[in-house]
Amino acid sequence: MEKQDKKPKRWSLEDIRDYLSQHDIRSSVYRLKIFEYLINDRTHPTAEEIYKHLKKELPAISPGTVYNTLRLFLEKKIVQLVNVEKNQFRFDATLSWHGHLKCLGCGRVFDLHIENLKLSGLEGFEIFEKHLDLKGLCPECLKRKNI
Amino acid sequence: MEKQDKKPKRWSLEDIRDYLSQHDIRSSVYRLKIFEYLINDRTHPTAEEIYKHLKKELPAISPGTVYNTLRLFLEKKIVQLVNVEKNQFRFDATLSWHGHLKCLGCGRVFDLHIENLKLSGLEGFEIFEKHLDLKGLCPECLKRKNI
DNA sequence: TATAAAATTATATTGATTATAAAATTATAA
DNA sequence: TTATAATTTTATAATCAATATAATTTTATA
Repeated sequence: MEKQDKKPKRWSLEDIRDYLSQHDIRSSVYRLKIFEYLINDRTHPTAEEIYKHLKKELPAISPGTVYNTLRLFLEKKIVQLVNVEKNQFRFDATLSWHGHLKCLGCGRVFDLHIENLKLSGLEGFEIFEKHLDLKGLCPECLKRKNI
Repeated sequence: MEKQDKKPKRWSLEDIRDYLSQHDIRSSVYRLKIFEYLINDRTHPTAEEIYKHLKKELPAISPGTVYNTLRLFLEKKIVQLVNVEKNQFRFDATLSWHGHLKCLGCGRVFDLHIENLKLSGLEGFEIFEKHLDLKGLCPECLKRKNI
């Protein structure tokens, strides 16, 4: 799991506005807030989870906006899909190469640091995307299970 | 990509009948044929592709049977899901640890040999499943593209 | 301020998968 | 072999996340 204690940078709305602009995405309150949630909370949420989270603060938001925005972010390549779920999309605004582990107990998705990966037989192939996804139980759920 | 020239064993229907039986699965013509297609053809098909393939030989088969059977095979852990597709399940009857590459040109899914994978930060976690999935272009599609 | 362009909403649609109930098949015991 | 129960298969309906569409609202800019 990625170390959390080295205090990840928190993005301000201004940071995000600049970042979206650099990627040819016009800003709006919803777009800023959706990206802010993805980049600062890092829970790898589904579209539905983002919608529910933002609805508290912005009650007028509609699910369509969340879906549209996420699709736009994917097209512009500022978010990536997390494949731990079969029936739902999960999103990650961190683009560096890392893996994911979904805890089947609590449902949380953890980031994984990949120290080394060596594949063979890929000569002549061109690679665009790599996904490493695990399923298992986190230490807390394991402890809870064994009480 | 996995070497194909070392002639993978082809499973007979009797082999499969035994294998299903060992895993507490009663055999039927459909179950045998579905597993046979998965294990001998190794194209990592979707349920729909399996249905279309078998319908030629067994015209009475219904899609429900394919879905039911695949769900049963998953439960009994004799097939695994391939995560290269977001909207459709793909299935693999080869259970050894290997990755997959989906060619975005021709749609084929290739097996990958993983020489080495080292993750850190997983102390205290219990892992049940690992998936490594790439997207890219195969040599043939790259060549075709550059003509 | 007017006009065009873009974003958002509400709603309907899609499509793979799952659920359900009836019918067909298979297994087992008398 | 026959009767009965259990399982498998089929046909059909339901589910539900995601997408498409068209109307409305907001934003940009001349």
